[in-house]
Amino acid sequence: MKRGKITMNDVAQLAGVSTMTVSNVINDRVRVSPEARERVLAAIRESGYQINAAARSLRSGRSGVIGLAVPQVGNPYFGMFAELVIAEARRHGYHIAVEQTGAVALGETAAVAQSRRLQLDGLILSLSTAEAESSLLQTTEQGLPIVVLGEQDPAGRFDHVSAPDEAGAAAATAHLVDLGCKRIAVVTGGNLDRLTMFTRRYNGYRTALEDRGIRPDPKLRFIVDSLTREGARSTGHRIADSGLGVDGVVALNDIVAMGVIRGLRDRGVAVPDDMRVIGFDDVPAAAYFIPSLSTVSPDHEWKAAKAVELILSRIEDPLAPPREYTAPFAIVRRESTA
Amino acid sequence: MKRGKITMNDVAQLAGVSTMTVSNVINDRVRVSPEARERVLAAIRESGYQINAAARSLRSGRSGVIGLAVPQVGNPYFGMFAELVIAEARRHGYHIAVEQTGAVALGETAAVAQSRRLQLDGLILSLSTAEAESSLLQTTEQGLPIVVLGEQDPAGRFDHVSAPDEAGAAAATAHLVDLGCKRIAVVTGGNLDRLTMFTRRYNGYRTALEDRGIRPDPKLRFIVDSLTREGARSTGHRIADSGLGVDGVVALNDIVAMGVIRGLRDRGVAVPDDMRVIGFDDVPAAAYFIPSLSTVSPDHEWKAAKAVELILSRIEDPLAPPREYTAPFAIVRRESTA
DNA sequence: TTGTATGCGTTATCAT
DNA sequence: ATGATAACGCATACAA
Repeated sequence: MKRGKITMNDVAQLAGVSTMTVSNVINDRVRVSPEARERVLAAIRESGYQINAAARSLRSGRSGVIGLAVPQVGNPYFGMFAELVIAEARRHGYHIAVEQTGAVALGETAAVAQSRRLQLDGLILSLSTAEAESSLLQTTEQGLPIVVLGEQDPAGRFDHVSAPDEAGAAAATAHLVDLGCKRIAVVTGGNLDRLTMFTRRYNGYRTALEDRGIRPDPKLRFIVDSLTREGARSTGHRIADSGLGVDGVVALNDIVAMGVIRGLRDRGVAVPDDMRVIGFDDVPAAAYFIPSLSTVSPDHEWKAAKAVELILSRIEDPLAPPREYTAPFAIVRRESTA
Repeated sequence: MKRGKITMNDVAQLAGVSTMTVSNVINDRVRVSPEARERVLAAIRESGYQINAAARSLRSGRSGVIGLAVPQVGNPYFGMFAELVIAEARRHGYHIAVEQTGAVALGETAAVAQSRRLQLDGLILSLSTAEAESSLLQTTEQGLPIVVLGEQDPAGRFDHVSAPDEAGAAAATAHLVDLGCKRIAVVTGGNLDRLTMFTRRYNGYRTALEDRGIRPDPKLRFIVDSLTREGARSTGHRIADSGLGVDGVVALNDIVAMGVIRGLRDRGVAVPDDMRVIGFDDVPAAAYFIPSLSTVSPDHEWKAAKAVELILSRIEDPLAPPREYTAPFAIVRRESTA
């Protein structure tokens, strides 16, 4: 049991074979005689040898590590999603390195650059800004396989897995209509000019209303004060104080939904008695909130598995045409719309 | 703008200097003439050169990456903590790679092995099993700098940052006593034989009661059914159904506290009207829960900064004596103990 | 089946 | 201040 760094060469000497035989045993490459293999394995055990990832990566050009870049690891949705991706990648013999972009173009671009620096084999990028797009294009040209989640590349140049934004939001809205809500507000994000996740969920809301002969009232469209729990809470205050007779709220995601409910509660508005609220994502906390949160539940496992599948085939074949998938979903009815 | 891999050599040729000069410019090592530096920087920009981390790491023996191994990235506490550590490490020019151990010894040991494989410069390890200890010891001997969070190494052989478990739980309990609670239950984790986080928080509860002349009633000690939201919820059911006249609950952490409140609510027990509940950690969701959760709020920034500081000095000086720190805390009073 | 030579891209050392 | 050379540890290509 030697200390410090033991190299393949040390193992080879110990086993009385050449370095290549050790390498072959480790990588299970060519056929190695049972005796040689046994001696090598024994030498590895005995020496406590650990393969040097840097050297292997330098030589082979592959690291066995895939990056997962998310806006914030502390966000319940991305935290849960990261767990699933980590588990799925491990099943395929890959390791996930979690990056944090801060949901800004700069961070997303940096994650891409970082990925190349770190010799990642690919990057699963949860995109939230279209601004990062140009640098992405540049990057793929330089050969980093990328799978995009969330925001869509309008040009369709990347493999992409998206949430069922429109259909999910439409189903959520329909759920409220079916429950008899007459004045259904929507809480969405900032700029609705570009086709972002916000826009698509908002469009789902509109479509659902129009399909049922209800004219969407622009006054019932609330832009969340900021994409934080606090911003959602104060938006809840605004809804409560609006005097618009709101009796249902479609929130753009669960964090916002819970924040809004909290804000309503600050104003003495009870959910679901006075107002019904439905979210989007089905984060783990949703079922344990009080009231438990009705929500659009995309198939997270499916999404994670698809993202991993896509990045692996992209690594395999960089020139294949990009593929595009949308996760299936279900509406989960809980107390907040009871 | 060449495609594919541009090496330092390419940059050097482009700038009309040697590779070493490029290296020196990039690493800001020795004095380089302003003209040479300018030419090199221009060549880097023009070529889109990215340093090859594998090669650098192989040569220098350092990767600039520190591992952060946590039980689950999806856990709100660890997610939040990871965010802080990432930010702090970046300030020092280091990159964080988040690992997930699954809170099992096997995973924790694996994270350590993985860290060496991946040529991480150090590992901040949130330990939850004492079983991982032996392999840790072995590892440090082999030279991987480690800072341990959470579970304490009884032998005190590692740098360590812990939460104010005893003092925090004691203060939480005292808070309930001060509010007039007479039958204060505690919800804690499994095995109380070893000195784990559970044990220490439980001890804090006991001490606080005894200090105020209250004999801790063993019947009021509830072992959480499992360390999940669902386990906490069913523990809430048990407390509600116990007929023990519980009027206050000290929960071992916020996730458990919220789960318990949810379980109580399932049984029609209102918090804080019928029973007061206090948690531990002050996770981001705590302030937005309904009722908002009173809790022990350790200084998370402080903890993150300390962990990074410790790992950096450990990397700097592997032989320095281990240091031990406990985070300061405050009791945050919210609705759940109003 | 196994071994030898070579080079991946960078940096430490030494020389100029 | 800058350059030449070697070496980090592994795997590819080829030879034996």
